[in-house]
Amino acid sequence: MSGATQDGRRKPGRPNVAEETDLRDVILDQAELAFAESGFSGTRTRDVAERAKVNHGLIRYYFGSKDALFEAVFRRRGGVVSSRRLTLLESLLAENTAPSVEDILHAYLKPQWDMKHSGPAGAAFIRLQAHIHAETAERALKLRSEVYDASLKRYIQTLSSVLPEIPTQVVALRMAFFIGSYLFMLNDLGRLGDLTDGETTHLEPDAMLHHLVRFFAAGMRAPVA
Amino acid sequence: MSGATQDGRRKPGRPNVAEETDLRDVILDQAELAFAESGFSGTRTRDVAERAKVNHGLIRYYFGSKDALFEAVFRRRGGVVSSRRLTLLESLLAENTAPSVEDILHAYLKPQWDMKHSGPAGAAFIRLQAHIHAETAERALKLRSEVYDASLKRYIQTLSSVLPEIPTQVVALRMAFFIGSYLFMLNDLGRLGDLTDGETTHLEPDAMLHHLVRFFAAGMRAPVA
DNA sequence: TGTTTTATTATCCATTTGGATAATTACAAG
DNA sequence: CTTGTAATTATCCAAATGGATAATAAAACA
Repeated sequence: MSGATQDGRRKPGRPNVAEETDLRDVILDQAELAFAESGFSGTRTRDVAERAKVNHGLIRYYFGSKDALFEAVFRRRGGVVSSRRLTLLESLLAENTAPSVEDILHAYLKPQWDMKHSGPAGAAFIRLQAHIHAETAERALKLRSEVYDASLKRYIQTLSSVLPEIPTQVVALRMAFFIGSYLFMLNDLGRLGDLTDGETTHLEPDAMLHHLVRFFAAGMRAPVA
Repeated sequence: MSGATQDGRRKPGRPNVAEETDLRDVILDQAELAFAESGFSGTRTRDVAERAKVNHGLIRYYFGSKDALFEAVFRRRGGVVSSRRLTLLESLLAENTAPSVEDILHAYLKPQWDMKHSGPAGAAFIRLQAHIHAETAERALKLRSEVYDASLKRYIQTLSSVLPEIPTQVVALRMAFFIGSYLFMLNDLGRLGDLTDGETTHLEPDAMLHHLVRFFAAGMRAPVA
């Protein structure tokens, strides 16, 4: 790091061209971890700055405010997840006009699943979503809808078409059950294997994914009384 | 209110015997609402005091700290829910040694369901739980287990006995799916009816409960591959 | 080469926050 | 009647917090 003084601190002023890392991204990464651990209000911008090893004024320079920082964090990955979801669904439909419920749910989960297992930042993003999911603040709700509603709608349509006996309203409701569940699950897997009194057989990540899919596919197909 | 001065403020000093309301409970009620809205770190003890119309020092007097206040809030209702759950399960088993999966899940949900519809404070408690469910802080996890693990274990055993083909480990996992989902659902019902492009048929609370039960009962019964 | 822009740290500031202590008043006990 | 105890408000305090401004240095541009 060419811009660093002997004690690891950067000098003020424009960094050397040789400076390789983009601090804006470093801040986003660290903010993601921090928000995931502590939620929005539990996170202090100063902590983020410290983790990212930048002056805390730099956050304001790049993002303007703590609120804006959070949005940036959320949109960055949310956008990726949402568009990958759509892509997977389209390619599924290209192969087969009536895919199975299992395939559809699997496609929905896969992007976040992969992200979760792609490293600490990806895993953090899921925890972050669980937090935002528990929030009632208008800001949070708008953000969620904005990022996810489009792909969710598409999934509901598709499911509805392969489950003609189930009213679309009910499919939508069940999809909401599904989402609530997978967010919380991905969030605290492992911390709840020990409720059976038996030996804690460790579940492979992939096995878990299939458990989820099988369980919710059965629920989706349940006759509506 | 005999202890109040003309502007509605109480005097310092021990209140009149005639003072009817127990301020400790008023604080708990208001804290519950505040924590539900804003989560733990988003809530300021001063806000709680203001809502309860007491001096904010009184919170410390009764509870000692913000942490302790939160625990008190959680235990108060958590204890009720947990024990009502156990009671319902026992009476179910008294009637019939092999109740249906639907009955078991219904019994699990009923206490919180009733609480939710018992007034704003009850509804707040569910939101509060959704928050705590999203937290990873050791404190929160311990509290959750402490209050809920006993009844949860009992439900898992019972379900396992009426679903002999499903390994207990899997029942436990599915129960976790179920819990994640219902917390979230109860939390923001109504804010997600509008994803179907159709007219927003409003769901009766009871209809919702049955949707949940039917859906998850089907999931519980899904063959394990 | 000189000047403007850009990215970065340094410093400062007002407000909020949780908590501590002191003052006050009603009731209880002797 | 006096002394103590319990419940309540008033005030105070230090630390944390988000944000604003100033200083600085490299790069880009003229």
